[in-house]
Order: sequence, then C-alpha cells, then structure tokens
Amino acid sequence: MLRSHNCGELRKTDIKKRVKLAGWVHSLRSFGKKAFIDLRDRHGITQAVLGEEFKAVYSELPRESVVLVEGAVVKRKQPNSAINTGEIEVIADKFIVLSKSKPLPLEIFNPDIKTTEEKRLEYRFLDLRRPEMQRAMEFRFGAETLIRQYMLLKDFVEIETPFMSRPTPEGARDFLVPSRSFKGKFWALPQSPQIYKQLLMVAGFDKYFQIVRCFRDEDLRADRQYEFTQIDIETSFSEESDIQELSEGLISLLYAQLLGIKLKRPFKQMSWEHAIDLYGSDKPDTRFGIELIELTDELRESGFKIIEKQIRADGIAKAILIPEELTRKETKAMEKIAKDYGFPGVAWTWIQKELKGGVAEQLEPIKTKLKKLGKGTLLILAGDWARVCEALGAMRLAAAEKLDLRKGLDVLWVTDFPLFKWSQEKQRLQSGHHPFTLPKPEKLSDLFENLSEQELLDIRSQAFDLVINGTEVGGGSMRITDKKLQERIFELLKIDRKTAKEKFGMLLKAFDYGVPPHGGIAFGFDRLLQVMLGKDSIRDVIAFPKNKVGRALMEDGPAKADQELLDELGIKTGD
RNA sequence: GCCCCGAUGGUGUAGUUGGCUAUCAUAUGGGACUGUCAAUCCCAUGACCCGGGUUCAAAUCCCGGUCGGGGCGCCA
Repeated sequence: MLRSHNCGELRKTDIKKRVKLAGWVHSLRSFGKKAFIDLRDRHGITQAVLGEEFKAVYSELPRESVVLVEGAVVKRKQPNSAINTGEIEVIADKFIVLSKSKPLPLEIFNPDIKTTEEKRLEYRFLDLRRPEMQRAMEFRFGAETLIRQYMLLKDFVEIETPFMSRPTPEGARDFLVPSRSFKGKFWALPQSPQIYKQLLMVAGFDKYFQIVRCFRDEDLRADRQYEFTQIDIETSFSEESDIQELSEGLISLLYAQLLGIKLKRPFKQMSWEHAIDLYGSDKPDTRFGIELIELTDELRESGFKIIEKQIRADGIAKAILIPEELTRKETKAMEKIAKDYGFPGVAWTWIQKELKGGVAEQLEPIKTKLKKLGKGTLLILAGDWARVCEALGAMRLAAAEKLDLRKGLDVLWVTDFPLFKWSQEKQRLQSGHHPFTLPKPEKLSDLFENLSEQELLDIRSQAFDLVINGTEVGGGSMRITDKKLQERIFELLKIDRKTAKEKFGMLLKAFDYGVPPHGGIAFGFDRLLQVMLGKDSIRDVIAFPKNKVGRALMEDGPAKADQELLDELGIKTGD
C-alpha cells in the first residue's frame, strides 16, 4: 500500500510511529520556512508539517493536488479540537506530489459560497469530494447493507430480474432500446420488475426482494429521476397486514440504526378517502394541522350565492383556517393556487373577534359557527369534492411552508386506494395502482356486474402507500391471481384480449399452473434516503443524477450516436 | 405541453425609480512571514447569457431566444 493509515485515524497513541499518508491538499498554510498541509481523504484530515527543505515543492503546490507524506507522528503543541486527528501531526521527511490540480472551477469547501447545482452537477466528481456528499453515499450504502441483512434474517431471496424486457402498455412511458438482431423491434428498460416478481411467486420463491434500478421516461422533479432505485418486495401466502408489518420492521430498522430514531409501531393508518377529505392529498403531511373543514351544510342555504350554486350542483364546500392573518400578497398567492386548480378564485375572510375583510359580509349568517374554529384567515372553496380537497390541500402545504410548520417526523400508511381512476387524457379508466391490484373482497363479485363509471370509481382496492413527512416513499398491494378477474380488469381498462395476451400473456399463462395468493410492496429507495436525510432534492442522494430537464451535465448526455450504429439498428434520426 | 422564478469576474454575490469608470467575499498570479489550522498582511489580473428594440444614455426598461431551478400535466 502507498499509505499505512488513512487521514482520519491517527491518535495520541500513534505518537512516535512512522507513517505513510496519502490524500488531497485540503489547505496549505505556508510561512516562508515552513508549511502546514491539511491532508484530506474520505476519512478525515491530518496535518502534515513540511520543513524548509520542501519549500520548492510546497511554494507552488495548488490545493486539491494529490500528495504522499511520509514521516513521524508527533504530539501537537496546540491541539485542534475541530478534527479527530487534532492531537497529532506528521512531520514529513518524504513528500511526493503525485498529481497537481488545476485551479478549481467551483468552490467545494468554502462554507460561505454555495455553488449552484448546475456547476455541482457539471463537476460532480469534485462535488462528490464534499464531506456532505461522501456522508450521503456512505449512508446510502449503510441502508443497502441493512436492508439485505434484514431480508436475509426474514428468509428472503434477492433475485435479479432483466433490464431488457418487453415494452408495457400501461403505466409510465418506457425507455426503449432498439434490437439490432430483430430490426423494428425493441426492448424496454423496466419501469419496475412487477411481472417478473409475480412470476417468481408462481415459481415458488415465496419471499423475494431486490434492490433494483427502474426506469421511467417521464418529466423529472425534485424527487423524481429517469432512473431510480427501488426496494422491491413480493411475498406469497400473505395479506396486507403481513406486508405492512414486514415493511414497518424494515423502515424502523433503518431509522434506528442509521439515525438513532425509534419509530412508534404499528404505524398510523388512514384510508385514502379520509386523507383526501381531511388533508386534500393522498400523501398528507400530517406533521401539522390546518385540516380541511367541512362547510357544505352550513353554506347550503346561507345566502352565499356562488357557493350555494356549487352545492346545488352536487358539489361541496370546504375551507382551511390558516392561523395567521394573511397579507394581501399572501392571499393573492393562495388565490393563484385556486386558479391553478380551475377555480375562479377563493373566498376568504379574517376571523378575529368578528369576521373581517374579504367575504365577511356573505358569511355573516354562519359567523357564530365560524368563530368557534379559531382565529386566522379562512379560505373557502366550493365545487367538486376531489378538486376542492386537492386545491385546499395545496394551499394547506403552501401555508405550512410559509409558517415553517413542515418539520418533525411522521410516518403513516394510506390505505384503501381506489381501484380505478379516470384518465382525462385517455378518456377511459386507468388503474389506481397497477392492473394486477386486487380489489377489496366485499366488492369482488360486483365487478362483473354492469356498473356505472361512478360505481367503478367507488371500488376500493387492497393497495396502500407508505407516507413519510408528506412524501410517498412506497406503495404496495395484494395481486390478482384469478384469471377471470384479471381478464375482467383488462376489459374494464379497455385493454383488449389480443393486447392483454401479447403484453401480459406470460403472467396469465403462469397463473394456469398453480399460483399462490401473493402481494408485495416497492419502496422508492432514493426518495426514502432523501426524506431520512432531509435533503431538498433526490439528486443529493444519487452519485450521478440527471438534472431537472433530464440532461447529464457532466458527460453532456444524451448525445448523438454513431451513424454506423444507427444504420445497423435501422434507425433514421431525421437530422 | 403549460405556469412561476432566475442568469453580473473561475465560484458565490451587491447593484433593477435608467447616469457604472460595476460592490464585496473567495479563488487565481506575485510578494512578506518558522506554529498555522477557513492562517494573516500587501499588490495585481479578472464579469453584466445571446439577439433585437426604446433612450442622449441600458447590468437596470420592453420583445424574442438559450440555459438553469420549482411546480402543474405526466409519473399504472
């Protein structure tokens, strides 16, 4: 080895030892006849002292150069309590520069200068030198290790599934890989190993898991990347509660071991309907109140014409009470949210000793009731239940952000998701979770009846999400194993027999040969880490992420391919 | 596809009721210094995203574009 120790491990007990250290020049303080170097690696910083004999070398040594130091460990005259190795230093008798650094294109260690993410991603290999990023990567590896240990203990098998598979009709847009051998045909990178893991259940691997990369060609967000890592789990002969219990054990272990936080078990549970009704979101941030207030009955005949009209049209009226008097500007921001959700505006008033401002006059008939709610700014919307809830939910989050209420830790299950949702774009039903999700047992037989669209939308499924601090970190469900039911679901989703057979044929075929009842869950690993570490962006827990628009700034991807390869693949690019 | 915000030396910023010869920190180059530790001190180099418009005058106002960030749609 070129080094005998790393830069974070020498202590008082090592004094008088002869050591070899290697690392980056973190900082160099030169005094004409002597110089101090903070030698850095992933493990820490050790001070090396260079005498005048090295002046020619250190006087033109750029920071972040890689050097080798050999010498004796001595006690420091003045210890530095800020670093672990602060009681000792190494007096160099050998000093070799292995690689000189150019001036850095960005500041990576100056705490006063917060470089833009654009620059950080462009020079990610330098950004990753920052202790914060190194800790994040170590944290990630620690989590992976714990997951594997836990799953081993629970008698699971990790099995790798293909990255090259068939394009899928439902769900996210696939990343396609053209096939050279079979021109005109394509592989797709998996959006998730869903089908494979169900096939593994048929194969008898009753407890499967995988820490696996998934790919979805959809627009990116602060918490979404093209490729992301999933903790994928599937179990046979299990029920919803079994999967939840297993998951709670796993998540609790991660919090305990990595953060020293003991989570209260069992986790809270809340039905989807309740979550929407009370928080206006299927991933409610329950760390603070500002719950949605039902006002339909109060406003039905209150004389508030616009709202009455909405209620008569089968709508509802709800409100949130923000415990502060919003300024004109802040109210405008709330109105903007309402408008984004298709409302003409938002009815607001201040509740003080009396109602004041905004629509105070129209609310006069129910002011006694309103005053019982407390003080603050009341924002009312009326219309379609889901839309009202969602818009108020968005305002609730905006208000909480402003009032700095989004802190702390809260974990909960959101259960009983709808089996279907309506796709405005496709003008047909879509799966709430995915097409293999088992409906609640009490509604099973109804599915074969001639149900109205609304009745279908009211059917609930055995699907559930894990939500931490208002972020969806995982989703699971029990799966359909009955061929007739599965075919009926395809029918309702307007996936015709031929397509179903083509795309999911292997799954349906497999179900003919003895399929155990099964279900599973998948956690968004990156997102879980993001939440655990309190990062603003998923990119901060991924070594080499794409940026917001899906570009790789460091290697300048995506890029054009060689014409020769394109020709071989039979692809015309049109430019 | 849509909405919002932003772009000033290598990096991060100040400057937007138009008057700049553009602020500060840090980095970089040169110099001083044998106990510093985000070393200090002195000197120097270095910038208004691109195109068009308004104006006596544009970093500042207007229009278009590029790039970046946040969100909606999308993400079974």
